[in-house]
Amino acid sequence: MPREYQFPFELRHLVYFHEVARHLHFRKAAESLALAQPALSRQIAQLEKALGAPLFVRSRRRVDLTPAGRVLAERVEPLLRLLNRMPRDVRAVADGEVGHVRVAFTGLAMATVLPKILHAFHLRHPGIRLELTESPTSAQMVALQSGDLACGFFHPDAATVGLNTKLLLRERNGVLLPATHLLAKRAALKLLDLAMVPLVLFPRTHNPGFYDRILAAFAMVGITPRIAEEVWPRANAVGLIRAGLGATFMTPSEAQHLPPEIVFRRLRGPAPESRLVLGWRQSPNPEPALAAFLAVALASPRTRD
Amino acid sequence: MPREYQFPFELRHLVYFHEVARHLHFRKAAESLALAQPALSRQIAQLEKALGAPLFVRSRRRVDLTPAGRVLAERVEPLLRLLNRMPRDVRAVADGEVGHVRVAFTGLAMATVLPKILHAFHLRHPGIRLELTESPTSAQMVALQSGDLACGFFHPDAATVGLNTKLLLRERNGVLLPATHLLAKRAALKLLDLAMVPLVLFPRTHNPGFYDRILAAFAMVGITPRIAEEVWPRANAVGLIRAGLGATFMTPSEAQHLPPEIVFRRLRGPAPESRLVLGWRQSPNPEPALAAFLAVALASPRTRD
DNA sequence: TCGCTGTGATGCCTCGGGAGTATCAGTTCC
DNA sequence: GGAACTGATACTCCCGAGGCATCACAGCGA
Repeated sequence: MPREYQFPFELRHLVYFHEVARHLHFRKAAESLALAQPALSRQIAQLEKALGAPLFVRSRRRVDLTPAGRVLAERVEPLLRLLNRMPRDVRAVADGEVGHVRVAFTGLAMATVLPKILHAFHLRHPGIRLELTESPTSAQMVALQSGDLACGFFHPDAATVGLNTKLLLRERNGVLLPATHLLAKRAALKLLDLAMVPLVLFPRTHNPGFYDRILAAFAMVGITPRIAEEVWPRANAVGLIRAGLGATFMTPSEAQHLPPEIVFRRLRGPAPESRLVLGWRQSPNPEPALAAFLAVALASPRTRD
Repeated sequence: MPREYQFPFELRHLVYFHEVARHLHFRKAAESLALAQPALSRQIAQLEKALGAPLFVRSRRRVDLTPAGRVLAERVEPLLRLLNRMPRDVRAVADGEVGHVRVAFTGLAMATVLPKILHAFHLRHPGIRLELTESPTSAQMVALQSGDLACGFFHPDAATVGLNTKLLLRERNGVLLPATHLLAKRAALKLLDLAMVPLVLFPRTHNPGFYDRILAAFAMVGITPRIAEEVWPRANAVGLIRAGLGATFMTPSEAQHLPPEIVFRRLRGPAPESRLVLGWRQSPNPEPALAAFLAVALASPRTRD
């Protein structure tokens, strides 16, 4: 593969040219460049030779740009401005002042820790853009492994090899019912009460660990639940319950701000437990922007139940 | 005035960086740059030091960009493309392949030589943009002297010091009359016939020489014309004649495509003569685009009367 | 386990070329 | 016509980019 770019001049030539074009005066330009005038003259001559076109009209007493020189000046000006910003911008990325981080989350995270973290993070790092996507646990695993994702808030029931994780909270699930349901009259329920109630769950593939633990909890009390629908994101289950399709599990945090036709009931005795972890890829060279996000996310006070 | 730009790196560094970023392999990049690998390593190290941030992660067996490196790569890529085009574009301007020329003209030019010249010119030099403005002779003089104008088609009755001029055509003026006018019945007129006819001329300041020669022509036959209106551009005189305001002088070329209410009559004997010249500033370094325009304009076959 | 191969980094040397000083050559102005 | 400018040229010096040889280290295979 041959080299892609080759230039008959150097940055120096452009800077010198720009300075002469600004002053239209070799000596003054040389002085402002802290350079001897002959050196400047020679560099400009080199540039003209390299471009194959005269850039200045030297009439002993006056220097003027040629049309070619004017075109070059117009192009060089923005170029130098871009180059001028470059070191600062690169440094800013290296120092983690700007950048962007892809973050995935589940509904539980958004209902609990995530808003506080986002608030604190944007205060501390206004230059870092977050790319937030609600995504099921299993998809987060894949994306984290492949590097598509920098970090994720998910349920820790999947394989987390090669990942750092930190448990953020654990919450017992309660039950969401239509307010008109018979069971809605009770203040608290037991799993056994749900034996004949159609359940709205989520596709098993999206979080097999949690799914299986729900079934295990039922098995512990000797029943096999009837699963009516599977929906994702889980917040959509609310709509189905409202339509009278059955009941679903949800943590108290997620069950805030329910429509009046739906009620939340605690579970006594065995109950599925939701755990929320923050996970990110182990790396010897963490991206500065990710490091900044993790620092804030891990420092935020835990929301416990 | 201090220097405006200073860079801690050279173009070379960016090209080398771009090549390493492309290959993610120092040896291959060095080879493609026709460079020894140590030299490349050192230049990259210099760039990293200059920017104050590592750009590559070197893990013995694999080279990867850091986030800062990725940002730099994104910025360097378009920059190098711009730089790559620059020499060609500057050359094109210097060679007169592209550019732009400000050209002024009077109504007579547009009625005669200009359309042909423009057609031939755009065929020959599609890259050169012309900026065409109808402008009175006196204004063209000022603009040519100040450099605001590259060349102009005008009437040569003004001072043309410092200008090159070339006579393009001379035409005797005839008379434009309302078709209902008494004089319109004759096939040809004499100046003397116009003694009592109100005339539509143009502001004297716009072309004092021609204006005075019209008056001189009248003086030769012993009359002082009555000047009713002065209007510019002269083509607008047609509207005034049509409204019955009087008569005006015009060359046969300009008097094409008249509305039916207006007639053109030749003048016998003494008559004002319009001359059209092409003028441009004398310069030891003619703009290539202007030179190209002049070459076409001067080569075009003269329209004689 | 011990080379073998292939990676990028380091040390040392060479030489091209950028920069400085002195000077020239031509304008412009008094 | 000379004084005071301008930018270009001649010569020299020396910094640093680049080459060569080598090092240090990571995989890989026998």
